[in-house]
Amino acid sequence: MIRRITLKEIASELNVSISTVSKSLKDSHEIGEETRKKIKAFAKAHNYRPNNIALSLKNRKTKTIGVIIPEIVHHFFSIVINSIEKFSTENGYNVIIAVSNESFEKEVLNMETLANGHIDGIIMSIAKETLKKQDFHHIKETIDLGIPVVLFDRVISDLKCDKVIVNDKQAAKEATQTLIDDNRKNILLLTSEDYVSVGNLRTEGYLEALKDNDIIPDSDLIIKVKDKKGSELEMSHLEDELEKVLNTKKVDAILGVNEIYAGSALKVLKKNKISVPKEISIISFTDGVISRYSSPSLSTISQHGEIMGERSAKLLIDKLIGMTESNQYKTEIINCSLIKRESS
Amino acid sequence: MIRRITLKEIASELNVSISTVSKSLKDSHEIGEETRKKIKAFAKAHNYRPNNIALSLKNRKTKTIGVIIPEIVHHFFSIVINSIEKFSTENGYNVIIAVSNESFEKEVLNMETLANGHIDGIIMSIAKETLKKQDFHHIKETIDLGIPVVLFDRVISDLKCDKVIVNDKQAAKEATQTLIDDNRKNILLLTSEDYVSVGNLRTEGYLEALKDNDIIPDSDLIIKVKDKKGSELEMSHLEDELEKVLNTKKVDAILGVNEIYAGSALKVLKKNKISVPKEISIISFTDGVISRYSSPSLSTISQHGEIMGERSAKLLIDKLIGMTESNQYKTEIINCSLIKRESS
DNA sequence: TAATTTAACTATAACGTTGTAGCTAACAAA
DNA sequence: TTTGTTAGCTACAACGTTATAGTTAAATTA
Repeated sequence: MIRRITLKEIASELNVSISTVSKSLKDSHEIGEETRKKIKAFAKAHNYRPNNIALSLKNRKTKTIGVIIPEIVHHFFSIVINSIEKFSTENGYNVIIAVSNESFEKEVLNMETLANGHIDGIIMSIAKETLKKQDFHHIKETIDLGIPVVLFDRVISDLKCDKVIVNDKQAAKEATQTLIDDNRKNILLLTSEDYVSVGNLRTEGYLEALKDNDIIPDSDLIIKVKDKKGSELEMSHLEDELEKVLNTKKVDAILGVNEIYAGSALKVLKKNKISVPKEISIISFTDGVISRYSSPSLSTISQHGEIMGERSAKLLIDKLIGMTESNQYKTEIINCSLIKRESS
Repeated sequence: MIRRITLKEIASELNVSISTVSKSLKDSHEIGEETRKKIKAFAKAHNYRPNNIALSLKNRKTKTIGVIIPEIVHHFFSIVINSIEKFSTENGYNVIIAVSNESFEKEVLNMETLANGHIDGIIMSIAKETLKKQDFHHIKETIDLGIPVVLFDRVISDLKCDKVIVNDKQAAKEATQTLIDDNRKNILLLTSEDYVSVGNLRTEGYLEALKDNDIIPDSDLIIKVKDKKGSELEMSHLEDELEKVLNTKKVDAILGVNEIYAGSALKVLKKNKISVPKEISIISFTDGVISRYSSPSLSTISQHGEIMGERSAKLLIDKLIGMTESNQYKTEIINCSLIKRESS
């Protein structure tokens, strides 16, 4: 085991001062060429690397970004993380991951730890429980501490930070319109509970499309999937509700606000021997692996997680390096796009 | 914007020395009770938090673990990360993520950055390209630097570090046996190229099972899927090869070394109107979301990513806190289990 | 020759902590 | 009175770095 060599050690080995070593390695012209060369050669031979922690302490910068997401085992979020990681690394930043598990308490804890620790800024998507509680003090406090925050996807509007969102409402509206154009008038909506901003916007878009086409919305055709700890329970609730509706109402299309809902719906339809897309067509949000590998494969609305991640990282890094004013906040809107597959 | 208050500032506000403040906050009995109380109250009122970077510098510990994985948008790896994150957080460690993207160069770079930076230890799964090259100097160097490393899943044996693996060979053997017991004798194997240790072990298990049952392996029934940048290409290669075999050979079962291979195979079978599991039954490794939402749902061998992540984190943290000898290395083997679903 | 400039280096402080050693006044013991 | 002890505090060094402000000795200028 070889401990990393320090400037001090190099200095004492070569009988010069620490400053001389530091300056030589930075190629300062204050130091004579001969000495500089000698020191650089010695440092290279001993594989000198500056201690980043010491640098962090000195510069009050850690070159690290904290990311808080509700879940990591989730196609959309893992795409976003991947993209944040990629962009950040390319720009000399590390990425620390924290997972809130959709819990308010955990999110607050994560925030505390990060804000206290080795990060320069935070990128986050808010936990469901936090959205439900409408308690954002932890985010406000972090911002007050001078730590820039970027929110993505699940966002709330009145915080002083940059935001990256998707045009959820418009996309849901267009998807619904696509279904209507295909002569499907009895469109069932699988959505989340009201407090999830994203689900809410998508519901709005759905309703607007109906209105534009003079279709009176039927509340029985809107299933709000109950949030349960553990997705198994959640899905069985969805399946029960859906079967109930299918037995009592005419349904010729389904719009799901995410692919898990749509995938589960597909299972129910299959079980009931309803053909897709002949009898019922399906469009869902989240262009993940379920959509691609189910059969029929699902038409989806892609939220372009890669772009989201990159934009979020860019907004944050621009602020960190002082490229953008620290008291001006942008909201970037990313356009979804409909990917047509077999289910519609 | 309120900058975080430091010991120095508290000291000068209250006209005491920095030491007094530090000791008071640690409830040292060297300091009189009155002073202590006053200082603690003041610190609390100003929401004092110790600067973790300064502590890291002083203690030569960052309380952060680095994780290097080949891919993040991947069910198995995201499960492992989730579990590492969970266990680490519970034990007071943060997690930094780096993604190698299966590239040797990126892995070396990641390793350099992490080893140089804010981490106490590393958990990693080796990139395919690295396995192919058989160049592990970066891992050795990191270990030589006194940074403990834990390898999981994709492991190589002759490194001085802890390892967590799955009994791949045994699991593949058992899965194959299950298929044979079901009277399937013409089992096609979808595996990766030879240098991927995991795929290799699974292939061995498959071959052993055949041997035990006096079935002569047919090399035409072993498809080694070519690694291509971008999974689209990879899958089209798989699909072409598979169709070729189906047209020329009798096949009554398929064993896939991961669920993407199995999922793609299922698509091909469907396209060719071959019924699953009646004509061909399928078992695959990796118990992910594809297996669950495909139809028929796929029987899979779960590698228990959660347990893997937890064990890896535990091994590392035990070493970091000095619970286990730093020069003794364990290899933990996790038993896979077969989850029976509709495809077999 | 004396004054000034320059080259080549060194010393010091600071980033925020903590642990060890040191200091002072008050009190107790001899 | 002298010595010793203790309570309650402070000073200092160190972790590894860098920027600023010195300090020399040699070279240049007047």
